[in-house]
Amino acid sequence: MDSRTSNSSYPTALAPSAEISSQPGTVISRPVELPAGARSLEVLCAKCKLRETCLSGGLPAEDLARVENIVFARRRVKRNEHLFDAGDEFRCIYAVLTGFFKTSLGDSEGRDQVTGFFMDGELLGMDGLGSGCYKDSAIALEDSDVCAMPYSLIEGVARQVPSLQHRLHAVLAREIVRGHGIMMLLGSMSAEERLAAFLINLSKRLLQRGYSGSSFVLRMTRDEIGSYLGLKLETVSRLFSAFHRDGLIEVQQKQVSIVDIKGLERLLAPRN
Amino acid sequence: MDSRTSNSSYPTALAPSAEISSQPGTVISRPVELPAGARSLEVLCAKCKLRETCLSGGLPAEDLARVENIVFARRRVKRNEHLFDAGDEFRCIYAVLTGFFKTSLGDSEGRDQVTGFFMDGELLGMDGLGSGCYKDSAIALEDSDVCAMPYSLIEGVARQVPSLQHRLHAVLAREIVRGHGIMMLLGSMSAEERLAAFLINLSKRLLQRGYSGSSFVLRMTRDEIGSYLGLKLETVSRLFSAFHRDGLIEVQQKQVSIVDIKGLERLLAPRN
DNA sequence: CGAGGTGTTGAGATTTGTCAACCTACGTGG
DNA sequence: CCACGTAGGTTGACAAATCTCAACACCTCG
Repeated sequence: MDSRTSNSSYPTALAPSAEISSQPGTVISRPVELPAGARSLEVLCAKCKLRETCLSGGLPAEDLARVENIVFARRRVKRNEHLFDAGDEFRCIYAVLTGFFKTSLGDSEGRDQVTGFFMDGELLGMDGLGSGCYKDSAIALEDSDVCAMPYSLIEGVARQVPSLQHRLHAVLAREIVRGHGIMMLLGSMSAEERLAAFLINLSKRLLQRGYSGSSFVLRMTRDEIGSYLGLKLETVSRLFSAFHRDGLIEVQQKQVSIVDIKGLERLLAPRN
Repeated sequence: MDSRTSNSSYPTALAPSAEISSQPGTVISRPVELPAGARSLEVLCAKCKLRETCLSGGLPAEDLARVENIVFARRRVKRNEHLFDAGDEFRCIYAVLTGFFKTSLGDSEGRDQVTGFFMDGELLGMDGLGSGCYKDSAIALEDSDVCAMPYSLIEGVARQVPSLQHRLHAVLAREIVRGHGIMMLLGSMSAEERLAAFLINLSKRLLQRGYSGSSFVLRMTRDEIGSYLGLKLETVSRLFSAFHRDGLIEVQQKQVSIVDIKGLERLLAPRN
């Protein structure tokens, strides 16, 4: 069973998406084909609780109907399945409906870097824009559902709906800024500061989504956290233990409770 | 005198821009005001040698004229001047015509991180899109000229010229991908590998622009390189010396010659 | 119930940072 | 045009942070 459901701090807020057909046969693990004109009638951005972070966020009601035409289909992605891989042809931007993803980047020398973790409402695949193929891989860390938004449709609607055009630019810029934040994290912060920042960020994003920000289950391994933070898994593990010892958090494997968020925040401000 | 001109490897290829008025009085160091309709008649993307990396890159000839309307004005930025600062109202995306910039990001705790170096043809300010203000600061590392492209105009033209819309998305995505590359650099590479990657990258970009890729003058200090690479300036300095000792490069202060590019590339591939 | 993936912890090695001294180059102003 | 001041660069000795290797514990899933 999905470990999320064993954590009482997660509400079942996303029930609507439970109607998605989940028979194995309908699971499409490579980019969907796009029979022009077809689309899932179940998708209604106007009723989606995740709209604020998603592409439709902040759009005036009168434009929403147009934008809903973009959402071609939902797609179920099982744990460890790849939503897309680096090098796959770029067709869609995806919005996470439920679940949790990592994106990672490999280089020719065998290095592997986790470039982000994505939860409900967040967008995946924007790096594929313009070049024809995705530059990193998106992998589900738990069974997940996504909305697939074909770029060909986004382009067309964006030309006709300025609010969407503007919004698209905003989410692209947000991704650029996110990158800059990680550069600061990796370039200017100690291991301790990085992990504190990571936990605080995770906590905030969970809270925004109506989950508990103080008690949650990590969806990723120590190794994945380490890759993301530029640390070895042992260092991450030791820091979890140290934070626990110092009364900042409770940890037991993937279950984390933040006991003293102020204390974590103080770790980020050693200067002054 | 500008140190670039003392380096014979730099051609004077960008002569046309030398006509820009450079009396102190015309130097505008804050974002230009935008008297609607006005624009510099000297700007002709069609004739610009930097078009390939710039916003107008790859556009069909018939669309270029429309796009040229976007370029509102050139602006001269003196060494150490700020093209924009984090928090300034976002109005324009800038293309570097001549010169060299760094972008850097400060946080509330006084950390400071260089997020990029930008040379001719490269674009600055895209992180300001959507949020109304720039998120980082752009500082000229030598006297520079930029093209200012007001976002309000870009938006309008992009709606009417699909090729520009597509191109805009592509350059935004390119910036996202650049960020991912730096994450890999900072998260997965040793100090030695980072500096080697930095030099190789610089060399490639200079070569693309018709400069020498093997002999060049660094525009930034060791401290700025260090910030960008997540290293201390002493470490950067030691590595330069070590590369010199190993016969990979010649260094004397800011003057660098790459002697053995293959050797540098080998440093990036220690695995195998 | 066993296997394999994941997490923890220790000891010691290595890399990188810190502090300090000194050197070099460049721009400014006399 | 030179002298000086200052920012930037180099190098050494040492300290500290992080990694490596290794052993073992835990947990989940089949």
